[in-house]
Amino acid sequence: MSSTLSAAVVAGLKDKILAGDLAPGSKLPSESELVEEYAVSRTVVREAVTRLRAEGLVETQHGRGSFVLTVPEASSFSVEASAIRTHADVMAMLDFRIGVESEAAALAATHHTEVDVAPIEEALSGFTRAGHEGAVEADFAFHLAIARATGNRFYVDLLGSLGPMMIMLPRTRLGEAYSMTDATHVERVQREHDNVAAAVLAGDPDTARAAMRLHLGNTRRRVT
Amino acid sequence: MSSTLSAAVVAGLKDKILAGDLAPGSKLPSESELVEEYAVSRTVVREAVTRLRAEGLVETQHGRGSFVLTVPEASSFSVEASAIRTHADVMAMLDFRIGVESEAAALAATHHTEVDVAPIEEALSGFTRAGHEGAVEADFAFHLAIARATGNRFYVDLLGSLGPMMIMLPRTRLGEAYSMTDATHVERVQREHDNVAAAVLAGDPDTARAAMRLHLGNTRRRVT
DNA sequence: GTTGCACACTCATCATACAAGTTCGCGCTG
DNA sequence: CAGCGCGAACTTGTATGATGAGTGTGCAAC
Repeated sequence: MSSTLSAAVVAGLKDKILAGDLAPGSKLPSESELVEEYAVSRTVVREAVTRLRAEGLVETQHGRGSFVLTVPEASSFSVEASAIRTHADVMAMLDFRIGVESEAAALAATHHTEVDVAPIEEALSGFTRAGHEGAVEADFAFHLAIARATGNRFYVDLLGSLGPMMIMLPRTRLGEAYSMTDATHVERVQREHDNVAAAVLAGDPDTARAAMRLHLGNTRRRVT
Repeated sequence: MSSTLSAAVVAGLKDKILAGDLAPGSKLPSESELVEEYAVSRTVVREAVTRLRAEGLVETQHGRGSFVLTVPEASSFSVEASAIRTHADVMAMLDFRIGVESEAAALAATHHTEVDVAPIEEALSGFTRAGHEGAVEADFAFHLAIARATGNRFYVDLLGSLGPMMIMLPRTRLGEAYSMTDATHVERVQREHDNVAAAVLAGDPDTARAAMRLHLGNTRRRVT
């Protein structure tokens, strides 16, 4: 049992909402109905509904009732671009990506399916096609394609939420250091991407991990 | 004026909390005092306090009163606990943590300083002290201590944002499967933690990485 | 000095009542 | 018959009083 009655009612209603018994947009039972259903006083019912409202699960209209809201299942993670200020932050972010993405590459090597192949190859060719303008976006698209190939939505969500930041910041903060203007630079990045993609598509997790680590490690050195 | 009275009381109390008039740890006025102060009924006061509690601003203890909590500092990442539904999600989350945390352990091995040692050892002993109740929290505290030792705030933020979810979900969704009731289970987890901590504190990144991977891999198997 | 207990204070819950907003149908009017 | 008004019924919002249960305190007995 719960420590409080209202907590029990909250749990019960939450289950029904998350299980789909109470679809988004549908009306919750009225307070008096809930009183009967859970055999508690109206005080408890009102407290429970208040908590659901505070969590953004329902919305109450005076004189009409409470209605289930559509929970925006956008992404599990969200980043604030303003969270990155200093050069050290960018370095730390790259260290962070090394850990996350090298493992993602290894997972992608073992978990990818046929449907993942085309996006990866598309991202590769898109990088060569992209001029100086869209190079960073194309770079990121490749990394995102690898993340998708893991079949693990957390990698996709995390990288997806990192994306806008990675695209915005190198330009504004680092100036020319990270700019993709150098042709030889672009070519080297492309070769590194090729190595990662080859290992992933070959199903070789250790090589894929090493290739991604090498790629991001090189990027880190270039920015430093 | 607000549309409802309770909203006005919520706004008033929130102002005082955020302005520092009600410092973290201090006690809120009792319900009867708030009734006088805002000239509303207990019903309204209770609803207002309920909403503050749902927002994580205060905590209420039966028979003592409500107390202001330390406002959670904004982190770069945020997770919605409702984003995890199915058993497969929990599996994917563990795969995700394997990638992130094994690298964090390696980074911690090379980057940790003297100030990081005490929290790690404290978390270790805290896990043995914790009964069946706080085992999950203590487990998580250890992982967070490792993340801090990396000196990379992104690892700390990410793990910190994952924390509440990891603590909440195994209980509700997985039932007994992940519960820490088994004594031998607890002992094994503790030994794995010891291995991770030893490698980190010894400054051996490869061993630390392997130990953390082993630990989370084992956890994954236990939950499956 | 320590122990034990009564008492005051707190939140949790219940029951009841009334106020205020919404919906719906019924009857009246044209 | 069409349209309008109006009230009955239902909803949430607020008020009030009472009781139960957990916590802390001070005083009295030992």
